[in-house]
This record gives sequence, structure tokens and C-alpha cells, in this order.
Amino acid sequence: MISLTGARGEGGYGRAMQSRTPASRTGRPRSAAADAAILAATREALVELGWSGLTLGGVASRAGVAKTTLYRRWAGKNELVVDAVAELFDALEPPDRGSLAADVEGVVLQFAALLSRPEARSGLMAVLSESTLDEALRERIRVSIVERQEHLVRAGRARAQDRGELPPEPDPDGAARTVGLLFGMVAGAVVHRTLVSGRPVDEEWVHDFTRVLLWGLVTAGTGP
Amino acid sequence: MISLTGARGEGGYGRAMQSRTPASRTGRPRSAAADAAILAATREALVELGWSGLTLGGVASRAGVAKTTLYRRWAGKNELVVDAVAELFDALEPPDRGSLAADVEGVVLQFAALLSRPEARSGLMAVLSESTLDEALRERIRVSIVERQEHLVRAGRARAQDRGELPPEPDPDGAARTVGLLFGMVAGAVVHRTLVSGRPVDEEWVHDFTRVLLWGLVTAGTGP
DNA sequence: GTATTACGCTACGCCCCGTAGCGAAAGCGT
DNA sequence: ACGCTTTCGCTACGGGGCGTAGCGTAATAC
Repeated sequence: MISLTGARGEGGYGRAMQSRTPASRTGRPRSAAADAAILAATREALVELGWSGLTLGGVASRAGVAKTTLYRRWAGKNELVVDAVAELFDALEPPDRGSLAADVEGVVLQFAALLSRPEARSGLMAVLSESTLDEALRERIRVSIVERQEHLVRAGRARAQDRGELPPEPDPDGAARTVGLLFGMVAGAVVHRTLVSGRPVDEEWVHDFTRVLLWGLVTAGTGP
Repeated sequence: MISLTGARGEGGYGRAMQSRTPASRTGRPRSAAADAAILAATREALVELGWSGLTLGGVASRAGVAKTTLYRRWAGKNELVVDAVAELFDALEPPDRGSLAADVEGVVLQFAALLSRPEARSGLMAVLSESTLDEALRERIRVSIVERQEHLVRAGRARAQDRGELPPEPDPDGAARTVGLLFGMVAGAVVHRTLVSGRPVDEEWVHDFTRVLLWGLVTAGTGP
């Protein structure tokens, strides 16, 4: 059970909430505590039951909230899980370890730690699967999860260029392409390692990966 | 409706079928045509309805088969979809285009074409999600899908070493590590590009990716 | 021909979905 | 202090998928 006397304020929280009609300034306000409790309960249920075992009725009772309250905020399982998982990704921080290689390894390790959590794994993969036939859902995932994290790559790249480890990229279009490419290679490799092959993202693997990413397969043997 | 007078034989088909008790040499044999019809119907349903919309009853009626027949072969949605998707991956072939870069691009393009099919996308991601809490399922995916395709990397690598494009790898353990790493980088990047960012695997992206993979981010500007 | 197994069909209890309707509670504005 | 408005918890409902059981029939092996 939770207290529903939700502290209002905290503007800009509702990342992807719906029906946030700004004209509703009268009447009983929605409980922000209920939002938080529902999202936390969703992550709990993902850990214990996985995607297919997660039921909205179960989440509601876990959160100490009526099922109708949950349905007033989220349209269904997909939207709910996207928001619940998106909160996890906000913990990622751009590392500053002194060299490009170390920064890359830092991002990889952070991302791997995130994906080692069952709620992130089952939730993320499931909504990606659902987004195959739901373009709006895919866009929601991209905006509230993926695009929010590309700053990690941009920050690391800018620092490396300041240090002289990377040549400056004069073409802004090319720079954007490179950021997207690198983000995809890092995220994709970690996802595959963690979820598909199921082998650990240990120091050895991170080292091998970073070496190939920075100096390439051909010259990887000759790198520092 | 399908003919159920299944032609027997075709040994070794049942990749991951269950209860294939070899002692069952008597009685009416199982219809191989039913197997094929069910797997095809599963892929059809994945395209039209996606993972969450797929129901075993629907698959059965689509395949012209009783629901009980389906349950005699597969324990549930997960196992069924793994087998249905695994068949798609058998179409991948090791390319031989004359250079390492061209071979990499060939594998990437084949893999991207495969993941552009909705049945592969929704099916694969969904079972990966489910495998988070089901170790046996994850192993089944790894064996019947992933591991079967690592020969693509091994073949390309061997050819590149014959051509002198890559240094020989004397350490067999290191070689195995490199194969796994490269496979993960290729598959992961394509998955991310296709499913997460939703942007196309076009010639430009494949070229950029191959350049970074072979010559690294640092020296990518100076490669051939 | 007989034993054995698979097949199609029907029916069942169980659970979850998503919505509707109700009275009560909690702020907002005066 | 007092209505107004909106949200809250609760209950109930039809609809549909799940997975199983039981039956009579069909197709093989011996």
C-alpha cells in the first residue's frame, strides 16, 4: 500500500505519459506516488515473472493500486514496460577515464551492467519485438530510451578529439552518422553478448572488443 | 487443409522436437507434413499478428491441424517460435566475394535481409526476451540458431588468412574468442540498426560499418 | 488381422483482458 | 467553509486464449 497524497510539482517527469491535458487544473490531481509505485511494481514483476508472465492486474495489486487506475495512465502492457525500462537507462553516465579506449570500456561496462538486470533484458527485448508491428511503439522506444543515450557517444568522441586521439570531423552529417554507427556497434555487441551468447561481459571480452573497435580487425594486433 | 499422409524418412529433420522416442517404431507415424504446415503457419501468424497476437489455437487452425496435434509436438509458444525462426536462418550462406571487406559486407547484407522479415524480427526478439527467465530456452536458441551460423565467420576468416589479409592466429583459444567476438559485433550491429534505430541497412551504412570493423575507428579515415 | 500410435473433434475450468458503473476521497476556486 | 471537478478503489461483466481430457477414427508395424 502506498500513500496516494502525491506530491505534485516535479515538472517534466511524465516522460511519455498520456492524456496529460494541461487544461486540467481543477479536480483531484493524479497521484505521482501511484505512478512511481506502478513503474516499480512493473520492474519487480518483470524480474519475477518475465514479460509473458506479467499481467496488468498483477502489477496493479503489487503496486497497491486498483486496476482501473493503471489503465487511466497507460494504454497497455507495451507502453507501461517502455516507461518502466526507460527509467533504468537514466542511470548511465558519460565516463571520463583519461583515454578513448578507457572511455569506451567504461561505457561498455555500464551498459553491460544494465543489461545484466533481468527487468532490463526481458522488458527491452519484448517491447522491441512488439514494435515490429507497431510503428508508434518503436518511435516511443527510440525517443525515450535510445536517443536519450547517444550523448554518451558524443561526449566520449568530443573528449577524444580534444585529446587528439581522433581526427576532427568537419562534416556534420558524417559526424552524426558516425555517432549513430558507434552507438549501434557498442549497444549491439553488448546486447548480443549478454542476451544471445549468454557469456559474461568480462574484462577480457571488453578489451578485445575495444581493440577491434578502435584499431580494427586488420591492425588489432599492432595497437598499443 | 493439408494431406497428413506424411512422407517419412528425411532423417535428422526434427531439430529440436521433443518426445522423439526412438523406441516408437510401431503405431501410426507422426505426419511430417503437419510439422511443416505448423511451422509455416507460425511464421505467417508472426507476420500478421506479431508475438503477442499469436495464439496456438490460431496457428493450429491456420495449419489445418487440431490444437491437440500441435501440443503433442511443442510444449508452448516459445519452443514453437524458436523452431519456426530457426528454419529461416538456414538460408544464410558464406559469401566468397574476393576480399575480406567484400565478404563482411556480404554477410552483413544477408543478415540484414533476414532481419527485415517481420517474422524473424518479432519472433527472435520475443524468444530472446522469454529466455531471460528460462535457461533451457536460451540454450535452445543458442544451439539451434546462433551457433549454427558461426561457420559464416570462420569461413570468411579462413579465406582472408589464405589471401594474406589477416595474420594467422596460432592460438586456437584466441581464434575461437575472435570468432565469437566478430559474430557478435556483426549480428549485434545489424540487429540494433534494424530493430532499434529502425534505419535501413543501406550501402552507406554497410560501408561505414565494415570500415570501422576492419580498420578501426582511429584509422578508419586512412584505410583503402 | 491385431496392436499401437496419431489424428480430429468437443468440451471443460482457469485466468487474464479491458470496460462500465458506483460511491467515496482529494484538491481547486471562491 | 463549501461546492465542483476529477481521481480513486471496488465490483462485476462478456470475451477469449490456455492447456487438458476423453472419445471415436485413421494409419501404420508386426
